Amino acid sequence: MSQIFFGAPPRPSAPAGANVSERAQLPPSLAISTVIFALKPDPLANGAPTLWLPLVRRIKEPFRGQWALPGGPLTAEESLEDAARRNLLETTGLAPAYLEQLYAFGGLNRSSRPERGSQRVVSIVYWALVRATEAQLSVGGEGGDENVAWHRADTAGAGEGGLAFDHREIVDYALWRVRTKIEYAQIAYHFLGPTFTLAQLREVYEAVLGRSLDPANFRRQLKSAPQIEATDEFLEGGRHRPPRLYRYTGPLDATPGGPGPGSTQS
Amino acid sequence: MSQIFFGAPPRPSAPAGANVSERAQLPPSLAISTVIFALKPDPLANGAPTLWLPLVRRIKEPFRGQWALPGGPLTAEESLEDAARRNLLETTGLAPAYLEQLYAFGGLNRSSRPERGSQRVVSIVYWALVRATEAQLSVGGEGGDENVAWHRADTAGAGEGGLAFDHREIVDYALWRVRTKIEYAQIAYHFLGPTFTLAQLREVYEAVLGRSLDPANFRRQLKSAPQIEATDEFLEGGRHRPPRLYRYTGPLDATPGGPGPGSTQS
DNA sequence: AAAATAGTGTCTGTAAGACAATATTGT
DNA sequence: ACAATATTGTCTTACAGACACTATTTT
Repeated sequence: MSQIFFGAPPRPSAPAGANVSERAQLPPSLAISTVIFALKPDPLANGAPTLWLPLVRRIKEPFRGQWALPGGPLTAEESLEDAARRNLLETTGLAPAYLEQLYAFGGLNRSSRPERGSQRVVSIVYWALVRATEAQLSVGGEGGDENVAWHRADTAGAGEGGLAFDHREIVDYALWRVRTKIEYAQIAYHFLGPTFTLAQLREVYEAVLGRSLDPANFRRQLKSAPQIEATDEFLEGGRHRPPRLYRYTGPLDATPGGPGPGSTQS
Repeated sequence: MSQIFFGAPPRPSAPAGANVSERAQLPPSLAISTVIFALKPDPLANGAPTLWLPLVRRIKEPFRGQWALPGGPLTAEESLEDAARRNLLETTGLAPAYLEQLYAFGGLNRSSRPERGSQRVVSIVYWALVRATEAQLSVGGEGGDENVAWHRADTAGAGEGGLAFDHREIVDYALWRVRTKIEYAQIAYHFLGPTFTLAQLREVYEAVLGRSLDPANFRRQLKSAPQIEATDEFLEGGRHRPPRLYRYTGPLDATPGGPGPGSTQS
């Protein structure tokens, strides 16, 4: 919550060229990065699911050895979103169902260790949601690349000198975005399979929002939504009364290709 | 907390997909554009205020002679927001109190008249709010540049072959953004001076939202907000009972310079 | 039977919208 | 006095949140 002024807005008072360091005068280059969220059971949270994301260990300076968001340069013949998808697939093997632009980061001091003569990079960052099942298959398993690993979204990099570049700030912003967006848009279903129990759906909301929700009120709200459809099936194998399985039949807010970021519910 | 589930705001339809032509293999270049909104009395709307924005007539191909958003290239030594501010000042003389990143547009077919060998451009678009008083002084007056002029935001370019590039789509998205954001963030005050009557504030909401609001209920809602403070003054000179002037004392959701949870609910 | 989770019913406080009623000014 | 706007009050409805209560399964 940045809150500000009324009469006199604080402005970054730097007219162009005011404080010119000697840096390459090359035009800024463009890169794409992606914050990929999945819900995974967290041993530290008593087995309750929390938000995780895959990170890539840097093998070059700057920030060599530290963890960074997957990403890469934008090539000449692909759209921003295609570039995000391609980088995602190449570095993590994931093909998310939900992908949306997050923000364009272009500050002058994005690398807190600016290298002499290094070119300035503007990063257009996307965020994505994947199911835990997909997440398991692609990264971190036996055959996985040890330079790609899942981390808890809220604590990644802590105790290891932080994440590379300004990626901690980016992840925090993406967390804020998924938490606020889940309250008004249909994105929770991207974490789940085609059918689910109301308890599972509630678990998604609780994990993302970070607070517990009243099961009775949660159920009542969903029942008032015509897009939630009860199936004839029940989830067997539990330790107690088997819960009914539901299906989401509404529009899935899939991958807002461009400006209407997202979610619409017709 | 408000309703969790359904009820997302309507969004503009998604943009068209890409259509690759053979184009130069140069890396995409970066540009900044800005959608600047001001409320101006509209003769076509019976004198009621509507949203207007300054546009620049293109003097070069492509789209020569058509109207476009003010903007320009990003130089090596300025942040994205600084570049938006600078371009704004140079082309329109405006220094907006509110400035926020809108979206990064990077589709392959952004110029619907792709020139052979032209370099692909990724535009990072900002949107801004200015007061009508500022707006009057800088553009379109006697000494104004005739290649810069105010247009109604919702109809600009209609009947003139449309706006240049994909700028109509961009303006529509910016319109959607200001209309949805005014409902939960304190941005209306950026259209007004330090004091205002409740009728003036209501007029702002009505103009942006495009519907009329009940004066009594509007007043009651604002009175429940501690950030609205009554002054001892009244607006004299009206034709009837003089209304009291109020002041907004709360945080002004201004210029989320970076990504941070820059805007908040109230 | 007990435990545990699934699922229903009810009450309360808050807030929005419709709209009647009163207040205060200029003409 | 009258017109026009400002300002207050009242009623209704919707809904979120708290929470008691019932239902159905496993152990």
